[in-house]
Amino acid sequence: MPEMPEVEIIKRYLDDKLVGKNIKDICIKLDRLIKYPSPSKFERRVKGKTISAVIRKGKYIWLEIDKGYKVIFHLRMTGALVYSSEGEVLDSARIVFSFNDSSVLCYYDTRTLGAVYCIATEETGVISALGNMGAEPLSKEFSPKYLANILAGKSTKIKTFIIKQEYIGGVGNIYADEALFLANIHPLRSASSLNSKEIKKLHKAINKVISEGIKDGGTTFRDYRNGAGEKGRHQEKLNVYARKGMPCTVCNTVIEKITVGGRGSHYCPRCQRINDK
DNA sequence: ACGAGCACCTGTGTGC
DNA sequence: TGCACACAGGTGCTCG
Repeated sequence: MPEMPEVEIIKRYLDDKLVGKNIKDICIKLDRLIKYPSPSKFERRVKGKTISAVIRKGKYIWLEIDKGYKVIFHLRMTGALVYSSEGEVLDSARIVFSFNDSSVLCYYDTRTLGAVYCIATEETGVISALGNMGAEPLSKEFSPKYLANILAGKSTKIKTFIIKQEYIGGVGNIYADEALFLANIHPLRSASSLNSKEIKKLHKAINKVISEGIKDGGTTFRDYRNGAGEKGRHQEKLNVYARKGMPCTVCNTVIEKITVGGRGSHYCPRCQRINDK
């Protein structure tokens, strides 16, 4: 579900609430969400530890705990991390972390596609996608030059390219469609076909949609909730995503939806012409 | 090396 | 109303 802006919002909230808390107990209601190590080992590693920081990288978010362990979450499509100072736990909670002061952190996940790990310092290879992640939008490393370098020679369609985490960390389907709209680039263009002007425009557009997404508290299309269980507001500002059949906010042309790399892709056929040069 | 297709899941909206 | 089907903020696998 969440892309980088949504995970960042959760991270900021949880960092404020969880640092210094001791994990008194853990209740795993769905074993298969624990990808590493086994659920019983996971429990042994986590129980009794104190949280020193909450970190995000791309769409991953984790708790730093004692002895160099990290409790890492990937929320996939419908995962949510909700903190409650009152100790509120809904029936739908999949994993519950209880703290020494009776507050709780619940992991919710309707579709149960998420992934949870407890990784020791030396076990970095367990999640290869974390190590192979490309530069993140808004980072210093993510420059127009970086983008130009990784686009060069790639025949992949630009839409597919943007959401590949090994190239750009954190961008998902919504923000990719929105960035391509702002940059006036058709999603089916090949990555290597972009000229330097378009690359600069796309770089700027990606940074813009991601930073505005964060500013608006994320995009709630259906399931996304922040660390307090509330919706985001950025869905009100989307130009193309989920707007099939509606008028373009710039030119009034009807927004179209096609499938690119297996993902629904929304664009304005006038603002994003395939032959634009 | 890359893309297509599918698998993993549940819930919701649509059309008949 | 009910049923079948398509589709959903993601990723990782197999296969050609």
